[in-house]
Amino acid sequence: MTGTRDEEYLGIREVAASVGLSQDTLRWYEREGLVPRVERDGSRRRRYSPRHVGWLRTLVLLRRTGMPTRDMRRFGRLAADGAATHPERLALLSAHRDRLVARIAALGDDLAALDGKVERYRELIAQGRDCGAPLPDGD
Amino acid sequence: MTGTRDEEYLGIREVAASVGLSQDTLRWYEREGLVPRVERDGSRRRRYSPRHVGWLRTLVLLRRTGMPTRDMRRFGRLAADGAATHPERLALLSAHRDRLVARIAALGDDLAALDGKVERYRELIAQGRDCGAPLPDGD
DNA sequence: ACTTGCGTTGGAGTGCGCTCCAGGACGTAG
DNA sequence: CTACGTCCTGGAGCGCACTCCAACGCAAGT
Repeated sequence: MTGTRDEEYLGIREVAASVGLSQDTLRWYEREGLVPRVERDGSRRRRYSPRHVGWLRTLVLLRRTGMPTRDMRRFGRLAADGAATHPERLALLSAHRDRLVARIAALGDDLAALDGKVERYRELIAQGRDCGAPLPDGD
Repeated sequence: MTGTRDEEYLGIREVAASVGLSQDTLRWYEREGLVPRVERDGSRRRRYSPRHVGWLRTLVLLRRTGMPTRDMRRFGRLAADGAATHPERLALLSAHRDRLVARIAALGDDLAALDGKVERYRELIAQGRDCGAPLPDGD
């Protein structure tokens, strides 16, 4: 095959630094089946191929956008089953995408509300302060 | 004072339904000091004032936007200390606001990346499928 | 030969945010 | 009086995503 040039493979330390997961998390992802079994060198040490690293970056993206590891596992298992699972993977991914869009929109609304509250605090302080509340300041 | 009209007070059931937290969570928030002690009726049952409900809605907003309960507790304790803590509360709130802005931006970037992946899957399927990968499909 | 450093494994522990439960008290309907 | 529904309290338990640890293996450096 084309690849398998040893210098392209990375140790766990480098991968951790490069994808932004801890070594422990990398091992945990593997044990949990989010990542296919990683190749080993003569001393049982993990050697990550560039393809593997790419996959890990995808997982980080999914994780960061709120996908539960349970779904990442499903996604990983599908990927291991080859091209036939493309449609199913697409469905998973695009459902996740849609949820993300909704979440971003919701956060946008929440941001507006938060800005309103910040503004009210600024006013309270700018004016004579003391809103006259004996308890948490209402809304 | 003006308020304290009994019909404006709500039981835990109604408050739960109205703010979107479970009764257990409401009780837990109180025990954890996120909410000041709630008034009780003759049978030790909680009666929430409109002000309290407003405060709970604020907590829900903060929670939904990712504020840890630890910070909500700080915020609550400050609020209990009256108007003198307005500046500190403002600082807390606006720091949270800034983090939220950053998070929304980051999610926007992630959404773009995700859209790229979705698009690639669509192409793979539309074309003859099979991307020729013996493993997770790279990036 | 010995130390140092980096990796390995399986399993236990952690922090967060709830969630559930047992045991009990109250008020109302039948 | 009894039964029922709703709420109370304190405390245990849970799901998630890690994170830490002990005990060990291997290889290079001194």
